[in-house]
Order: sequence, then C-alpha cells, then structure tokens
Amino acid sequence: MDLAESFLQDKGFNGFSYAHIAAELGVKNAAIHYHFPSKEALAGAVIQRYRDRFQLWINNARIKDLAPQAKLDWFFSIYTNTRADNGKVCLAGSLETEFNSLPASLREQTEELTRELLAWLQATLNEGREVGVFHFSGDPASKAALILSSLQGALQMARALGTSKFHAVVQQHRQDLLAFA
Amino acid sequence: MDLAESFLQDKGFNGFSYAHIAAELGVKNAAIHYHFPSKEALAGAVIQRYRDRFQLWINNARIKDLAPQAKLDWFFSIYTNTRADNGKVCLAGSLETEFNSLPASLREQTEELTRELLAWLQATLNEGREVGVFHFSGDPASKAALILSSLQGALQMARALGTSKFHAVVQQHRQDLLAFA
DNA sequence: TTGACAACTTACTAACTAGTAAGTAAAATA
DNA sequence: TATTTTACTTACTAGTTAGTAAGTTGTCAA
Repeated sequence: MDLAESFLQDKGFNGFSYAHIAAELGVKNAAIHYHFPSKEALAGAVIQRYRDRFQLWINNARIKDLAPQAKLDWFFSIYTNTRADNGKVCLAGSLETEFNSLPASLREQTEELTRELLAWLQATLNEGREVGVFHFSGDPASKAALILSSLQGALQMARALGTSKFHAVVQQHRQDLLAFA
Repeated sequence: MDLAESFLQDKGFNGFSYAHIAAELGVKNAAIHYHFPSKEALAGAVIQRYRDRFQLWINNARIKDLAPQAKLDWFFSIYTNTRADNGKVCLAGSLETEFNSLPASLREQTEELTRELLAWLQATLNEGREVGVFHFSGDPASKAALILSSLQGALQMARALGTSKFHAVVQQHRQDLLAFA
C-alpha cells in the first residue's frame, strides 16, 4: 500500500502496474492479487487509508487545539514536506487528473476525499477570520477551494519548474491572508 | 491532432492510445503512425501547436490592447469556456501530473509552455497593479504562479465536485485582486 | 501515358496489462 | 501430531500497447 500510494502520487493510476510494485517488493505479480483482488481495490484501500489518516490528524488535540494560523501552516507543511520536496503530487490532484478514466468506486472516493480536505480548510479559514488573523473577502468555501486548488496545481507545476515555485505560492497565500485590509 | 489534444486533456498521456484516435477517425492504427512516427512526436506536435496558438493570441491587437482587467477576464474565459464546461483540464496541468512518466522531449515542452503562460500572467498582473486596478502584495511572479496553479487545480477539482466549484474559484480571484486595500 | 508520391490497409511483432488457476511450503491452530 | 490457513509461486490467458514492413490505391505532374 505504501508503494501503491507512492506510485499513485508519482505516476498516476494509469502510470503504474502490478509488475512495478511486485518488482520493488521482490515478489511476483500474483502475490499482490492475493491481497488486493483488483487494481481498483488496491487504489481504493490506499485512498481510504489516506482519508482515515487525515481525519485522525485533524481530530488529534495536537492539531485541533492549534491557533488558526498554526493550523494553516501545518496544512501547508504536509504539502511542502511530504509532497513537493519528493516530486510527488497531492493524491486528490493526481486522481482528479485521471478522473475520466477511473473506475466508478474510485471516483466516489476521490470526491469524498476532496470534500473532506475542503471542509476542514473552509472551517479553519472561517475560524481565523472570526478571530481576526485572516483577512479575505467573500465566502470561506470559495477561498478554501482557491487555496486547495492552488496547492494541488502548484505541486504539479513544481515538477516542471522546480520546488521554488511551490514555496513562492505558499508564501503568497500567507501574505494574501495575513495582509491587513 | 484535435483528437489527440482532446484525449490529452481528457485522459492524460498514459490514458489514450493510437487505437482510440484511429477508431474515432475510422482509420487504422498504422495511418496515424504514417503522420506521426511515435506517440511522443504526436504529443509534441500538439503541445507545440498549443503554444503557438497562445503566442498568436497574446500578440494579437484584440487582446494586446485590452485593459488589464479585460485581459485577465479573457484568460479566465479560456479556462471556463473551453475547459471546465467540457470536463477537460488545462494541457499544462495534465502533462505536469504525468511529468515523471513523460519522455524527455515532452517534459521540456511542458516546462516551456508553463513558463510562457506564467510570463504573460505575471506581466498582466504587474501592468494592472501599476495602473491601480489590481491590488495584491508581494512579487507579481508569485501571484501569477498562485493564480495559474489554482486554475489548473480548480479544473481538476471541478471533475470531482462539479463546475460550480471552478466558477467560485475564478470569482474569488477576481474579488481578491479588485478589493481595495 | 507513365511514374512518382501521398495516404493509406493488411498483417504482424514484442512487450506489457490486469487477472486467474493450481500447486507449494511454512506457520498457526486444533 | 494432524489439519487448516496464510502467503505466496509457477504457469497461464486474453486483451492492449506502441511500433513496423510490405503491399494497395488514388491523385497529380511530366
């Protein structure tokens, strides 16, 4: 599952095969089919684990009790540390690009994952604005969609243009949110 | 090439084959190999045409002489009309997601395309700020990367969550840029 | 009228794809 | 100790992939 997650973020659903995983593990193709009957089931389990992990994090007191600004920094750091610096891409973003060639169950999982990320970000932005640390106009839902879409896009852009572009985007988001009106 | 471009934006480089194009055209696989010796050459030609088209547009007086705000609206409209409403994705974004499994020549083309889009957006943002219609802090290059990455990401997000999300993001960008400081 | 050329088709290959069926060896369980 | 279960391997299938070689047909120019 670790390898499958890595491949998903690296090459996309259509970009890796059972053979790739088997080779890396030093086992045969069929060994993977024993644990996951289909590629759809394998990817489904990976997405589910990813979603569970995120829910676990945001419900943990270490993150739940953080100030809005620190929460946002934590969120950015997920993308910076575990994605951009390894040339990987957000799992949601990777799946969305191939959405039209994905099995139905994976589309649903992708949709739910994206909704969960958006919901948390929206709540955090709203909380920060009410407390007076974040400054932005309009609907928190739209601002959340803007930021998440930008993080997804920036990870992809970083592949072609280098990680400095990604860090510039994150810095710009911080500046936009914290600038006094 | 039209079909290849459409497939690239729809399924990605790894998501379509010569057979898909041949079937749609009512010809055989080999007929495509006659015009484009390899899949790499086909995709390369599509990207080159895409880049040429963009350069033609931005150098045309009808867009060149527009006010910064109208220029930006034109840029947004490319994404809204020809992408989001058809479930398609920005060509640059599609290629970046699969960047790690792309032939070297396509990686270069992808990088150059992204640089060209960014350069124009950066210049337009800078022009608008100097004239006093756009309001943002920091480097125009960072703001341009933020907006372009967000448009790419939002097109992908729209697949999972519907086009309304994409329109909300565009509206939020407009609001962010035009809000008086 | 002949010959060249463009745009194909037919027929193929080697490699890879997800997935299956049957057999095996070791470990856990009764 | 005997039996079941777990985690595989070996050996395979049917379908798809990009790509090739050789032959065919219609068009156009000399």
